[in-house]
Amino acid sequence: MEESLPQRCLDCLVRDKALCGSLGDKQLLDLSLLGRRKVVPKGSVVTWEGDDNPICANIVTGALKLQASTADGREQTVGLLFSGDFIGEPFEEESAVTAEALADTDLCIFPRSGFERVLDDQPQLERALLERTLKSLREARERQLVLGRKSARARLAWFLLSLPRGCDGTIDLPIARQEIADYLGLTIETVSRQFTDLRSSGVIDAERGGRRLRVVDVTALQDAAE
Amino acid sequence: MEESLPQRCLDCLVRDKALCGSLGDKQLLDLSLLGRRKVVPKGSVVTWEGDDNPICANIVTGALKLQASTADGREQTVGLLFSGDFIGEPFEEESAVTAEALADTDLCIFPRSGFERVLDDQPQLERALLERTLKSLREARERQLVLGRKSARARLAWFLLSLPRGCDGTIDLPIARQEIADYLGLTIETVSRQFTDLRSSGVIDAERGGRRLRVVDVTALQDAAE
DNA sequence: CGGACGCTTGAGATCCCTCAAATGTCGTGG
DNA sequence: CCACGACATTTGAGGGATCTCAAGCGTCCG
Repeated sequence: MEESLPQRCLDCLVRDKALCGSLGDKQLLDLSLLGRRKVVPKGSVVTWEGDDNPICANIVTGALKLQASTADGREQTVGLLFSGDFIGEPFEEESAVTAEALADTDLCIFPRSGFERVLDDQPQLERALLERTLKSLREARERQLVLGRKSARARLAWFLLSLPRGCDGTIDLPIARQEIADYLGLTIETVSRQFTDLRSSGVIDAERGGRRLRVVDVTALQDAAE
Repeated sequence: MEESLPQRCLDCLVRDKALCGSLGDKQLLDLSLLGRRKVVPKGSVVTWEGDDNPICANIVTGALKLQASTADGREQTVGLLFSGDFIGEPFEEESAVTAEALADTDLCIFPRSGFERVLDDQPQLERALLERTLKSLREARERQLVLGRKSARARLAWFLLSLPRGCDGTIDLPIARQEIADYLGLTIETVSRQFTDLRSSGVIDAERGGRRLRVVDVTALQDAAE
């Protein structure tokens, strides 16, 4: 009788989108034995900066932010992760960032040491992780440009353009104003003022304080992002 | 008669420090056949942002900066690379950054496609590249914190602390004031003023305008870096 | 000697932050 | 159904850090 994948893998919503998509059914077996599903509630912390780094995980549903902070408590979000994304730092004893759930988040968690052993055995998994890491690095470099050189207006426009946009231009903001501020290296007040400016200049259409907006003038938004 | 490594590999100054250090003599053979040494003069560009991405390379001696730029020409240095570091973006058709030599730089260059084939065959090489990429990502995240949340003073202090320091506290700056400014998301004037302030408050000792300085009070510099 | 270059210094402007208060929304409980 | 508080967001006023523009200084090199 052949061993088979657990039901959670067969049913997995992100089987193809996540790292696992690089593996066939047989190859996935080892990894599947390590994984366990866990829902972490909004606001809870998955890994703490400077602490042990015991896990890696795939995000099934939900969202996480990766935070770095200064000694006096200012925070900078250094990455946003969504459904299908991978979180974790293989080969590192200590976590370099704090990972916090932005919403109730369903994770498929692997012990880091076990995950590393599967990397040893499954070159396709390692390749997929390498490609994802390279992509994360490119994105982190782009954010350095944004944080180092762009105005508040341009940062917000850049952020809005990075979000999935419906065909009618609708955007559902995945995060609150304060979290946008933490991501863009600004204060919440500045973010709010920039929203107001974009609204009153007709670039976007939105309710005051709302999480849903519509991009009216994409070209103007793209210009603003410079 | 056995094939053997080319003389440039046998003599290589960074054989152990660079990516190649992950490979034994036999395993290095394939890669060594691809590599060729090239000295690129200070100021010349190795890859252009948005252009073809034909090469990967190890830095033997010298230094490179990785630049991203806005449409209107403002520049942000998103990485500094030195002897032993790897440069290149495997699996990418288009380069995301401009790589420019900060000094006359001796590279060991591989065609990207050939390098990718060796990655397919040499798991140790791929592992070493993965670990380096993860390290670069951590560093890029730390720079996001610096760029998003730290004052000019703290940025410069952080930069100085990141440089190799002799036992008497001596630092030889590898780059000019303008390049420091590009790296720290500041202007050259602000960088210069911060140097002056650090000097007049006795934290560092340096000649006006000089490339060599001495850290007098490490603790004060560490405090300033917050 | 003269010019180019890199760095520093100064003055003023600007953008964003800080502090403070008002507004709006939502859920809870009376 | 309404009062209330908690919370997120907006708005306002003022200040400060950094940028911009301009000039000066020192060194190196032809």
